[in-house]
Amino acid sequence: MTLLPTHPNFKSHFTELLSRALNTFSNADLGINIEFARPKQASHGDYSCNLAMQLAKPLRQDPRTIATLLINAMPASPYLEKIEVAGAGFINLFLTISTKQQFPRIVLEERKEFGCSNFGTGKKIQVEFVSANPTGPLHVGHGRGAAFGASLANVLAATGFSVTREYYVNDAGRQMDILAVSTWLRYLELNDLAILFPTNAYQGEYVRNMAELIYKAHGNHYVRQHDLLTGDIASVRIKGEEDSEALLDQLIADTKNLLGEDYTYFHNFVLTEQLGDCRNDLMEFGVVFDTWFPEQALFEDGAVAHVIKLLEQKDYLYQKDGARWFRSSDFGDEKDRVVQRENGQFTYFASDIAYHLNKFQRGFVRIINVWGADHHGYILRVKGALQALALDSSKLEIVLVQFAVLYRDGVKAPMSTRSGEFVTLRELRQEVGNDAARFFYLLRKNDQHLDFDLDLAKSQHNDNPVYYVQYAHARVCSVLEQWGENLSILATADTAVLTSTVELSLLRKLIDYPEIVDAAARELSPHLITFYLKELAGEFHSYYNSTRFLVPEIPLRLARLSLIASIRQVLVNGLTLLGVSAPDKM
RNA sequence: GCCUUGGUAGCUCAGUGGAUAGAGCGACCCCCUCCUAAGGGGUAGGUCGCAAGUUCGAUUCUUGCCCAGGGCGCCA
Repeated sequence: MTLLPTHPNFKSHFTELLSRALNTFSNADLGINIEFARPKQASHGDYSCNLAMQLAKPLRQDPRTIATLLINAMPASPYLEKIEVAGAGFINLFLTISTKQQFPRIVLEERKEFGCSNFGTGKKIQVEFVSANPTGPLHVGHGRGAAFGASLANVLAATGFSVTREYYVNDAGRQMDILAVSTWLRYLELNDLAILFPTNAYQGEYVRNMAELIYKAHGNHYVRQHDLLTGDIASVRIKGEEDSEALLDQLIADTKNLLGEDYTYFHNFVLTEQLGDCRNDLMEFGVVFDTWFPEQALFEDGAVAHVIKLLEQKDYLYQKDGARWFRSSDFGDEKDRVVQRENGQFTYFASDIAYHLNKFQRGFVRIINVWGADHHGYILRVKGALQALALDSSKLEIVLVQFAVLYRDGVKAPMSTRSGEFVTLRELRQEVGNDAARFFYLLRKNDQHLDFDLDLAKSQHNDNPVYYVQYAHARVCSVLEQWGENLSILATADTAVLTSTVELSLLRKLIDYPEIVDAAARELSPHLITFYLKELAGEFHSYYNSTRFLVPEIPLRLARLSLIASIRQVLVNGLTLLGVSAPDKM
């Protein structure tokens, strides 16, 4: 038996063998990718390759003949029991049983490292996600971005990338001004001043709470009397003002004038308050960032002005209707986009360009933005701006996450930001728990709409997938505790007695895990981990019911315990990537 | 109208250029003297939206059509 020093990468190993076989063909260089699949059916082997069928046409030969030639030309592998030609010309590879039986040991030796790889070769990569405006509590849509981004970053880190997790803080724009003004208006209310409160200002209860904090700390210090905001003129302005957004802009300008220096206090107060709340919320959710990148910095250090100047010099900007436009239609966008408004203010797009230039300057090899699906119209303009700056826009990968819709008692939960009527992430976490929330968010592909079933997430039944997986872990813990001996001897257990169908299937499942992590990283699809864990837990539960572990025969007992201990390790590793806990008892 | 994502079992959804298309739930029938029944086993259930094309081979890729969700601002 060949003792495996560590977990071999079977796919690359076999690719190497087959490509050497292929090279013995005189006309071998056909640019065909050698790929291995894992057949669904055990009788089709552990790995399957369709190379011969792909070669059939260019070589003008029968695929089964080519397959036979390839097999004969393949160097021997210590891992292989046999190689077969099957079906229309598949090359099916069968691992030796002893190779498979070494996996419990490998898992127990590598522990947390099992499933990790050096696929990323330490390349600097950035994952930017959530990046919600700090203008109110995070809602369940942000929660999905948070769960997805955090797990994606974990997966990329596990596969050898040097990952920076970043949150871009929109602390400079108009929305922050609206929040500051909204808070000031609520503050005036607390001082018994009759004022207008525009319908498109922030309506949420948290705005009143902030106003109250300021009122308690500073009394009427920030009260300003002005007929712009009270009495007849205010109502006239509301009635007469058709464009409510323009009214808000005016209100912001008025407030800045009235408060002068004190406006900064309001702005900073609401920013600090909301950002702190957001940070806590995410931290409790198990989502942490390496960098919180403030938009304000891009204005303060002149990066925005600089990038606008660059684009200007390259003739990608022009004036129209008093505003300044970027020629994004030159890059496939359906129309040009404003970078500087008529009132002189830069749009978010302007600072976004500066921000992305900054990302490139920081030397990331790959830049991944996780955006809500509603931003998909932004992709072309941002990439266009990068191209205009002569940067390689393919370094920027944008992953869109669709919205999540909550269902309670089979009925859609209301979701309207404008009215302030929405379920916050914090409420969701309190209702279903962090684990269920993290797991449920990754129950669907990112580009799929997610129906989040609150009742299911809360239920403690076998149909709740998060409990199903965690329960498998708890069951292993329980068995090992009853066994009560030192776990370290399991790594050296003789597993040659693991030969039943379910045991072989479980061994194969262990072998799958690193390939699943690898695929999740390549495809930026952490949900693959979720599906894998459900399957692994399912096979384990089946094993548990069919087979007794604590049997009298010691070698058999140790072998089975070794297997379930390694399953436990893989469950822990996978759950860790998802940010879900693995409780010992349930 | 344009962009985008979907349409796979009664429901919710995986999956894949290949071999007999999978899982969970629901339905029906079983399994605790036994390591946690928050579990397991079994039965039934399919024109992979429709049509053409590419291919040795298409549920998968292309195009068209039908249906559904989402997005299309000098908002972010």
